[in-house]
Amino acid sequence: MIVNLVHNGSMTSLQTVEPAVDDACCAPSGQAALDAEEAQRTALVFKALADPNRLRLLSIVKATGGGEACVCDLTEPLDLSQPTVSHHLKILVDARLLHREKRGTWAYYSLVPGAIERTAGLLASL
Amino acid sequence: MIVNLVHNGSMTSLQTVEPAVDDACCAPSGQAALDAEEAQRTALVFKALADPNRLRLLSIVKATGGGEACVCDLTEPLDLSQPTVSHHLKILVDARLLHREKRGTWAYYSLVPGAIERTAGLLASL
DNA sequence: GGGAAACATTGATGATCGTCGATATGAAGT
DNA sequence: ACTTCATATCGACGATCATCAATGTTTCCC
Repeated sequence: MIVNLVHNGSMTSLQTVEPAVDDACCAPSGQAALDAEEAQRTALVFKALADPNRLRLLSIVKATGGGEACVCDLTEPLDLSQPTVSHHLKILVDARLLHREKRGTWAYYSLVPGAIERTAGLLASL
Repeated sequence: MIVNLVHNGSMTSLQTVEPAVDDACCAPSGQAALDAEEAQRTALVFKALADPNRLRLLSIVKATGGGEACVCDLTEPLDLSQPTVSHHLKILVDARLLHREKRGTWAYYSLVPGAIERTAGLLASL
C-alpha cells in the first residue's frame, strides 16, 4: 500500500551566520532551491518587516502626502520614544526599504521606489 | 527658503503586545495607515519569513516534485537537527504558509495554495 | 557665540529567538 | 508485545531584539 521509500536523517550541526550585508543588485533566478547565502540576504529584508511598529512606519510614510515624513511625525502615532523610532527607521533604511534625506535639522524618510515590488518579487521567486 | 512647519514630539511609552492569533480571513483595505492590530497580525507572517532556514524550507518544499516533502527530506540539506527543522516547520504552519498532512509515520508538508501571493498582497496593501 | 530644536548614538535591560540533546508520541513491522 | 522508525515536544542555553533614558551631534536662529 505504502511504498517504502529510502529515508535517512542526519543530525550534524554547524552554521556560519555572518551578517554579510553586501550590495547585491541582481535578483536571483528563482528556479532551484535557495542556497544559504541567498536565504541569508533575503531574510534580512523580511527581518526588517517582522516588527509591527516597522510595518506601521512604512505604512505611515507611504500614506503621507508627498511620500515624505520626518521622525517627529512618526514618533507620536506609534507611541514610541524618539530613539526607538530612529532605531527602527535605521533598520528599514539598511534593508533598502526607506530612503533618508536630511534637510536642515529634519530628516525626511521616503519609500525607496520599487522596494515593495522588489520584495514581493523575492516572495514569488522562492 | 524653508517653510517653518509646526512640529511636536511626544515621548510617552506604553505597549500591549499580546499574540492575538485570530483567524482573519479578509484582507484589509490598504488605504489608510495600519492600526496596531493589523500590524501585529501582518508582522506574524513576516516573522515566519525572517529566518534563512525557514526560507530555504519553503523553497525546498516548493521545488520538490509533487509539492510535498517530509521532515527527513528537509533535515539533511539544511544541516540542522531534526527537532530544529520540526520547530521551523511548525512556525511556517502556524503562519498558514505550509500545510501539514500526516500519512502513516511520515508528515508531509506542502505550500498552502495562494499563500505566497496573499503574502505579497500584504506588502502591496501597506 | 549661545541656546534651542531634531535627530542619532550609546549602554543597559528584559524579552524573544534559534538551536540542541533528551525524551515523548504514535504508527508500522516482526 | 516488542522493537524500530519518523516526528513532535520539552527544557535549557547563548544570541539577538525591542525598548528606554542619557548623551552626543548637527543645524538653525537670535
